[in-house]
Amino acid sequence: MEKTYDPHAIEQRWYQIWEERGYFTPSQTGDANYCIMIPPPNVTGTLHMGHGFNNTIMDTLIRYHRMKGEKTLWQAGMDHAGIATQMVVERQLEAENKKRHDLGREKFIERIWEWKAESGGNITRQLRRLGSSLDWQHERFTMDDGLSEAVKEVFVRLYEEGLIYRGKRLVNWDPKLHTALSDLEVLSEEEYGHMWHMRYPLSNGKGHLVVATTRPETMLGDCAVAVNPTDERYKHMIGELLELPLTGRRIPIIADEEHVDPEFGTGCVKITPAHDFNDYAVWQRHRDEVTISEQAHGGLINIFTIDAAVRDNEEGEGSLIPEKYIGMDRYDARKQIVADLEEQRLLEQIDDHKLMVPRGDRSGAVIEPFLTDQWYVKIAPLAKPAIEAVERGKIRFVPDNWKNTYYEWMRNIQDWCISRQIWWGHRIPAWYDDQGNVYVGRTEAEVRSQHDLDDDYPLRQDEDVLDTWFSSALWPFSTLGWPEQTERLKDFYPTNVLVTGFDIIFFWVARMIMMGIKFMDDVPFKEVYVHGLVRDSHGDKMSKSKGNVLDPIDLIDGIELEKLVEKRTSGMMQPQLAKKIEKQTRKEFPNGIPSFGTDAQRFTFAALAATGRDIKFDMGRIEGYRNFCNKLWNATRYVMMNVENQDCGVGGAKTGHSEPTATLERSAADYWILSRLQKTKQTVAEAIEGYRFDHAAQAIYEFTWNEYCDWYLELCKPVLNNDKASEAAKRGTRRTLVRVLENLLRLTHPIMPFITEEIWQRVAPIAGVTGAVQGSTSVAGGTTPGAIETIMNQPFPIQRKALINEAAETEMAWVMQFILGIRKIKGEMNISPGKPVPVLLANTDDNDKALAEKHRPFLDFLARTESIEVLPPHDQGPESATALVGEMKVLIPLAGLIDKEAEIKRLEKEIGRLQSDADRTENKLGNPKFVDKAPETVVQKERDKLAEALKALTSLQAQLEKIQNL
RNA sequence: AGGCGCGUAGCUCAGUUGGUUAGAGCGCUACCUUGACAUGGUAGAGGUCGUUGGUUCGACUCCAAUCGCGCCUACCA
Repeated sequence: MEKTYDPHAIEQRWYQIWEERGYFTPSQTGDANYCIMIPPPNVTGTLHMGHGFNNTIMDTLIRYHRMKGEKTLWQAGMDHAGIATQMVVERQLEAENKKRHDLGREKFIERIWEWKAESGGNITRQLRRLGSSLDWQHERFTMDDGLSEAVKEVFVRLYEEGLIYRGKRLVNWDPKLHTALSDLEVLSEEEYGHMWHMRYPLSNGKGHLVVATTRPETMLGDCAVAVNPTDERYKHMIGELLELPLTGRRIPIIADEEHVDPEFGTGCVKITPAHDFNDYAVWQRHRDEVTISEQAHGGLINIFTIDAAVRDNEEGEGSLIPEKYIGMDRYDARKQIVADLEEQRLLEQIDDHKLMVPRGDRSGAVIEPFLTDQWYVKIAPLAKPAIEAVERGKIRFVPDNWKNTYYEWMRNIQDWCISRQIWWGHRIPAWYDDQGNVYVGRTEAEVRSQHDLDDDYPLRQDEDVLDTWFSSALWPFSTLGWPEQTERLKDFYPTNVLVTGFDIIFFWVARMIMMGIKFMDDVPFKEVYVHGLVRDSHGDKMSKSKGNVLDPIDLIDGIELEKLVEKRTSGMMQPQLAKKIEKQTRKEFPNGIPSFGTDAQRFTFAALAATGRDIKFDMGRIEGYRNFCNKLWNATRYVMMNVENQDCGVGGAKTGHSEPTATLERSAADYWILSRLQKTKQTVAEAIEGYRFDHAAQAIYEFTWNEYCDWYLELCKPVLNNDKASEAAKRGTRRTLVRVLENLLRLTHPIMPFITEEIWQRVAPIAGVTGAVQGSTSVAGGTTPGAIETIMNQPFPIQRKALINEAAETEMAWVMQFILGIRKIKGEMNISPGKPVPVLLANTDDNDKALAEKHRPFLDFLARTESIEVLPPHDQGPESATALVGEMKVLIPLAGLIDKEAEIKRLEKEIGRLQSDADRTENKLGNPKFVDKAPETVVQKERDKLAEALKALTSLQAQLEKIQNL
């Protein structure tokens, strides 16, 4: 083995082998099944830290369950991401000075497919680099044939049940993309604007009303001014008419208690029902009133084009829209209208005003409420059972509090606008005839036959496509073959857990639950693990414009500073930020980013995955875990050195319980590490089952480094290197050494797949593992009989209670305390750690004596003791530096070695610590309330503690006096 | 406005039914090229757990208030 761990040398090779041999395809034969659906990344996507985190967690779960022998599927696939993808390709066309309409629908879509083929594999390549054991053989795409069938099926069935309908309504219109958006795709942010106070003169000539608005240009579409009927100021004017400025139209003053707050603004609200959701609601309440119904379009006057410019008048409208403003963009129209009102002295004042501005999440364009025909899902009947599923515990959120967010949204849910006026997506399966009739069906042929329409009867299909999330909502069953009743569907639906960020609970999670219950009659997953966001080390969200984005692949492979700077500053939306970003990057990564490898990165994600918390990605952590990999690597080198071609007492049995081939002798250290291993196994399994990946990682780290490496490997040396040690003892230690390591590798594999596989391949044969084991039938690659297959399909280590050995743990605690005591004296006394020292033992009991004798080789080797002598019962020995092991005093004589003053200081410090400790405990016990009320066990614990502290104290004080009197 | 979450060592974070001397990694200090590993070893310094009250024999942990930070949802024209 190489001296230093090098992830590059191993990672990609192993992934290829795993994939080629088909290990990712579910083939386990266990009784239980386990399935996770990948949240399908956008086909336009590139991997970011969120994916890194998310996929590490899923892969850890998948590998864990696969090793447990469950039939395990991690479903792979991608999402067509309608708007996002279309935008990317449109931007490419723009570079060629073309628009999508120049190509036409068919050619444009062809072009997107071409682009998908070319770059769509990018993210799947990156996912492979993360070690994700996805079932690529059954990869799906939301636009593939099968999934398209599922989409049509669902649409038609919902339509037939009346749960999908078409209607003219106000929608969120993106004037840049020319499409409707659902409420979720609109993000509102606070921006600074103005509030204009405008005068609307009364038709009877007796003055005016003042309305306040943030959007003066919409006045062209006003149909009324509303006041609160209880408002004394305006009450008497209700029903009167106003002259709507600039238009020559008259509009009524109406009463609306629900919408108008007399306290706000002037208490008069202009009503523009075609361009404001609240106003639309007001209009719906009042549209039967004559003063409104007799207006053009019954008062529902749209004034904009699809670009949000003022539209032209249509035939028969006369000059409903004043000539002057026609063709103006909404913001130009605003300026002009404000100027014109000013000129007519109808503008009373302009205030600065903060308002929430709605923008399209993809385009960034300000959304215009706009009157159009769209398709909707009637959502309430679907939401009801979806809410109940969570209430009844059929779906559990982890952490639990996310269910509140879910309820909150589901209980106030609005009908879902599912049609989009773009080209890339599932075309709506609806056809129209010239009479304006709508026919919904799976195909045009089906429609014709169902409605008895001749082949030459003109029909045209709806131009619109479905919201991307419509197909995503079906993902948990459509990918498994639905509407066909496939084996996979039977095996894996419902899936076990959905792993996702909170940002798509509404977009995706809720909709999957609704559709799953509706069409599969069961929830799509039993648990939802909601993880946090990956942020930079300062807690800022990573974004291109901030220039703080880390690419998981760069952390794996490393990247030079110049390349990193270039990457961060190229292709920016706001190039003026490039300089700042460059400076910042050079400061933070003066030497670029070193290569850490996939395993280190995965371990970092796991270690930082505390529930319900965002993670700040800290370079120090990943570096530390890279070092951990190196530690594991070198521990293995040491083990291999000692066990290769040696008698380890291991036969050619399978993993788990191979019988020793010869007599073994085990040291307390052997029993101790075996015991510690059993406890660690349990901790790790419980942590993974409970989604506490941080605890799992920590347990593995501590066992590996602090117990196996720091202690056990050292404790092996005096046995293995000792000519006097028996062959049986050496055999026992070698066997323990190699088998604990083999267990540890399996324990760690779900989090760090590569290094564990690499090492395991060398270690396993020596540890007695041969051939394929039960639960694994995937030998598609044709492995030779008896050859080692893969750690992936080995059983996850199970705690063996019989090996838990409290006596050995207590015994080793004594040994460690002994060693630590001497090291501490040496450390604080500036005695070189390697210098052998003579040691005297005072206050010993039989146990101490026995242990000191028995473990002499450990003590000599780890504490570098020159001699150990037990003093007679009352002999306190010469002037010495002292350490306590229980009641026993471990003494290192001062003569020639120890600085008297230093030892006095050291003892005083120690005594001080013990004293304050004893005082505190004494106080506690002196409090009768404590003794009375606290449970007996707690009180007894305090008593024991005090007794121990006092003994130690007297012992050390005596020691101190002795030295002081020197 | 409503809801959720977070403030623990210089930094990034654990601390699951209230009872240890409040832990880990990084960083820092001193010493150590010991034959697995300097991506290492040994020893050490460093925290009145945001603040203030309360409950309790006992509070980092429970309750209330308060300050600071973040997020989500719905909004007033």
